[in-house]
Amino acid sequence: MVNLADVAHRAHVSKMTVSRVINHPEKVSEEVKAAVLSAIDAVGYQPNRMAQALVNHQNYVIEFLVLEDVVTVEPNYAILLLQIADLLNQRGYTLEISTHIKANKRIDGVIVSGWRADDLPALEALSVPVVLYGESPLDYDMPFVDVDNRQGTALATQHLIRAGYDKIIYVGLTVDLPFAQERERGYLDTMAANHKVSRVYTVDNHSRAAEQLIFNLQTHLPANTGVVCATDRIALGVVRALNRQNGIPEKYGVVGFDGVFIDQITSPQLTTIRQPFAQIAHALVDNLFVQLHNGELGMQRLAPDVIIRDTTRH
Amino acid sequence: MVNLADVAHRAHVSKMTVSRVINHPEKVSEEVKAAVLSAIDAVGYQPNRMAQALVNHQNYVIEFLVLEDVVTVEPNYAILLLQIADLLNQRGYTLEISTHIKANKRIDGVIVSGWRADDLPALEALSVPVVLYGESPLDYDMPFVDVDNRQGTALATQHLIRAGYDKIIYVGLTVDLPFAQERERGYLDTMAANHKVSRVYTVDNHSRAAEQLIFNLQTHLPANTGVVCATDRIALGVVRALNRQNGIPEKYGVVGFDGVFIDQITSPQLTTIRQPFAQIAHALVDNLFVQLHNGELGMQRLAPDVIIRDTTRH
DNA sequence: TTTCGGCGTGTTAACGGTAACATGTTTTTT
DNA sequence: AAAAAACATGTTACCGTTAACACGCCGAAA
Repeated sequence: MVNLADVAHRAHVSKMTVSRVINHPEKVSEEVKAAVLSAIDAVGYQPNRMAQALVNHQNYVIEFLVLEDVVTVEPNYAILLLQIADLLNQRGYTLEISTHIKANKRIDGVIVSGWRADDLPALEALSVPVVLYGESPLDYDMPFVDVDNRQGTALATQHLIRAGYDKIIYVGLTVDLPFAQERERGYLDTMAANHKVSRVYTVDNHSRAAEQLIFNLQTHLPANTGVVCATDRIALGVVRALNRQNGIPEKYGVVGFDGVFIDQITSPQLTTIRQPFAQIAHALVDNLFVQLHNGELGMQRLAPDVIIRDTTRH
Repeated sequence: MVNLADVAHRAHVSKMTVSRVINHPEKVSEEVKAAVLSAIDAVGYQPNRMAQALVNHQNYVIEFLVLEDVVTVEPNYAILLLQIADLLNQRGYTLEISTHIKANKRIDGVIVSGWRADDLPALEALSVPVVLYGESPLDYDMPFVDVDNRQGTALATQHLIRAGYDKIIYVGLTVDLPFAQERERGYLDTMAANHKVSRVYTVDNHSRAAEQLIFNLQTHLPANTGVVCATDRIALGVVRALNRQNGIPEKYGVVGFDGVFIDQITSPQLTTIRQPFAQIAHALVDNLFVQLHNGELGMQRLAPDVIIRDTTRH
């Protein structure tokens, strides 16, 4: 591998000048700069990150902490991971994936997903910048990035209203996490704003649980009912329960939430609120780098997309 | 962060002795070794990987190359990624995720998934060890790790035979990749060994395509037919098509292949051949490290598990 | 008793890069 | 025209670790 000295030799300057061309180009005269740049190009020089790390007291490693059980990990992590890794690589950083919080690691920052409330104290105590993926509770002011959950269910509810469904119910999650509360909120607010009566049920995040719920409920579900679901998993179960009578989308409308993978494999294809993963990945990485440069960037809620497919009338 | 000098000072020895205790313990006297170890423990010393990298001319970075389109990435990547990353971390390595082949990167090895035949020349030309995830074609002798695809469909076919299904068909993939050929082979060989007439259909790897195929085929599918599917996606479509008549598992049996995620969200729950991802991750990492130590380790085919659930009789 | 070999430990230099300072040259100021 | 300031480039030392070599000590061989 070529190093600074090789470039320096070829350009007839010292190592330091080459280093300056890269890091403080304004301090080098135009002619020398041009010569050095062409030498860099000619020999294909790439800085050695390890040497930089050593002298700069940095690690160029960002940790992605997955605190959820690996087995239950949602497929969307793969997409998020790939995007984040790519963005970090572009900035000369490397990704380290870990499944438990540990202080004193040689890392420069942490991106956390799948955390629960009781993980937050330990995360706050870390000596490096941290960004959460997912809305943090009000009593912690840790920076986070999330889809705008409230807006998401609001859009879902509005879509069902516009599509002419009469009664609209919400199937939410039994877990008491901020994002779940926000999603419920988006439904409730929209219903109130439209002077409609809201009705909330909750289930565990499994398609079978949702299927069972709807099965038990079916006598209470008149034709022309819309169902806003807190997740695609729930929506999948709801679709299965309602589709037995072939009532979708004419008799019943169903909208999911997340828009990764599950929505692709349902039949009929699921109308859903899609998380903008590319933007989320960008925001997570940007947020971390702003913190690394001593800035501050609090919470970021990103607008979701409505993907209208075949479980609702258009 | 504490460094060698801190430990050395505390143990009243030189930095070199501490380094030796870590890397060549047999060259240090027992008493000094004990003193150094307790000093290391007391100050919580962890070696600086960057400094080691610099002096050892290594990078301590392994690249995970995802050559498949990010959007179509299967959920199982998440699991595999997490496992691989954890294993690498344990060995002091970091994972770098990338989506395109590029020479001259500062990495020590590459794990590749989602490759196509025309990627292989470029991979072979890399100057660092490479392991493929997924069976490689015969004309390349690159090391690979994969589930034993042939054994997988053999087990699926045997299970259907034992469960008493009479006619057994195979729904395979239109793509002409080694793993797909192997899966077909496992079915064909088992049928031949049991003196049964085999019947192979192929579709694209989409549940809707499979659903359509079975729908078109239904007059040719007598009661008591078993279906071996090349993937869980296909199996999902087959189940949807056959379950309309509530014929599963009594009238029809269905077995999938992959056992990640999709099988969890089907109803009824899918009988499937599960890839042993934990072992695959281990094998991929081990294979790479054997190569890094100048060893050689060719192809590794790992035994799959049969997960019997509700789309077949037991 | 002197010499040699081995053992345990310390010293030096190097990996590739950068900050801080030193030096030499040009430009500005008075 | 001399002094000061600004600019461009080079020199030195250091980040944390390790290989290679140097050194001193002890026991075995002569």
